[in-house]
Amino acid sequence: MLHVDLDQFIAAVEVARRPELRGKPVVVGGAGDPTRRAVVATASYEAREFGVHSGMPLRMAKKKCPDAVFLPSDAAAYEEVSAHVMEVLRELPVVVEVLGWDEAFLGARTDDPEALADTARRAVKAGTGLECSVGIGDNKLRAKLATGFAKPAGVYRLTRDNWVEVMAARPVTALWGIGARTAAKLAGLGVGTVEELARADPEVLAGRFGPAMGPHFRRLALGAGDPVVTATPWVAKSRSRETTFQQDLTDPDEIRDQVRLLARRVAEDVRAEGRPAVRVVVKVRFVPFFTYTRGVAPAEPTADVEPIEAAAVAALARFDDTRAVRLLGVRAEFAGGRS
DNA sequence: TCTGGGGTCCTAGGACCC
DNA sequence: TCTGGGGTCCTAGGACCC
Repeated sequence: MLHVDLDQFIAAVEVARRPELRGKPVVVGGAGDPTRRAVVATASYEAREFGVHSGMPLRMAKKKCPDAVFLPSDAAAYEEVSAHVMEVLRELPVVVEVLGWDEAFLGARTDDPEALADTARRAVKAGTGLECSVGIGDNKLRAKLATGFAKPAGVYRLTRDNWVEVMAARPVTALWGIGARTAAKLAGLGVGTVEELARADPEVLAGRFGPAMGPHFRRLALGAGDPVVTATPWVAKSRSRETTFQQDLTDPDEIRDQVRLLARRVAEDVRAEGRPAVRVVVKVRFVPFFTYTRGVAPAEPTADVEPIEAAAVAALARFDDTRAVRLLGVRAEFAGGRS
C-alpha cells in the first residue's frame, strides 16, 4: 500500500504559475491579506523556516515572516491540478483511493514497492511538474505516517518490521488521529509516547475515551490500520457553507439575512448533488470564540431552495442569544448519514 | 497573534417505547 | 402511586483531518 502526498501542494501550484516566486517564502490563505481574519492554508518550505505553518493566523505569519509573499487561496485552481494528479495516478497499475486535494492511497501487488513508489513519483513529476513524497506501508496508517518521513520528494517504508523501532519513542501526536486534545488527556493518564499508549490498559482507555475510541487509540499505537484500498467514489454526507465576518455582527436582521444567504448557497450545492437534505443545521460562533449549533428537519426531505432556507431561519430562531457573532454557517445533511 | 472553511466520526444525554 | 430495565433514535458538542 502506497500513500502519495504532494509536497507543499498549494504553494507549489502557485509557484508553478509564477516562477519568479521560486525559492521565496510564500504564504497562501484567505484573500491573501494578512490584515484580515484568515489563516494560512499552506506555507512554502522557505516560509516554514520562519515558523509559519498551516492553520496559523495570517496576521501572525506576517509577524514571523514580514517579507513573505502573501497570496489568496484559489480553490478552483487547486482542484484542477488535483484532478490532473489523480488522473496521472490512475494510469498506473494500481487502485487509487483519493483522500484529499493532495493525497491518495495506491493499492497494488508487487515484490518491489520502492520501485512502484519511484514510478509514481516520476509520473506525477512528469505529468504535472509537481514533487510528491510516497509512503509505503502494510496498512493505511503506516503508509500515511511513512510519507511524513519521506518528505520532501522521497520514499519511506513503515511496516510491522520497523514500527516499534521508528515509532515507540515518539509522542502520541505522531499518530494519525490523535491531536493535541487527546494527547493532553492521555498525559493525564501518564501516557506520553506511542509505546506507553500501546501498553496502556484498554479498560482504562475505554473509561476515559468511550467504548470505541479508547481501545481504538491503543490499536493505533500498535500500528493497526485499514488494509484495504478502494476506488469506490466518495459520497458526501453533508454540504456546508460558513463565513467568518471581518466585523462582528450584532444586528439581528443582518444576522438573519446572512443565514438566508448561506442557506441559498447550500441549497444550490444540494440541488447540484441531486439528493434531498433531511436536516439543516445552523452554526453560530459568538465573540470571542464560543461555537454552537441548532438543527431543524424540513417537513420532508428536500433539495429545493425555499424549504432549506426556511429550515435554516427556523434553526437560527432557536438561538435566544444576543451576543455579537463572528461566524455563521449552514449545513445540509443527506439521508443515510448516521447508522 | 485572537483563532478559515469544508468535511467525518464518536459520545453522552434525553426522549420515547415496550 | 413515587416507580424497572432494555433498546433505539435524535441532538448537540467535541475531536480530528486536510
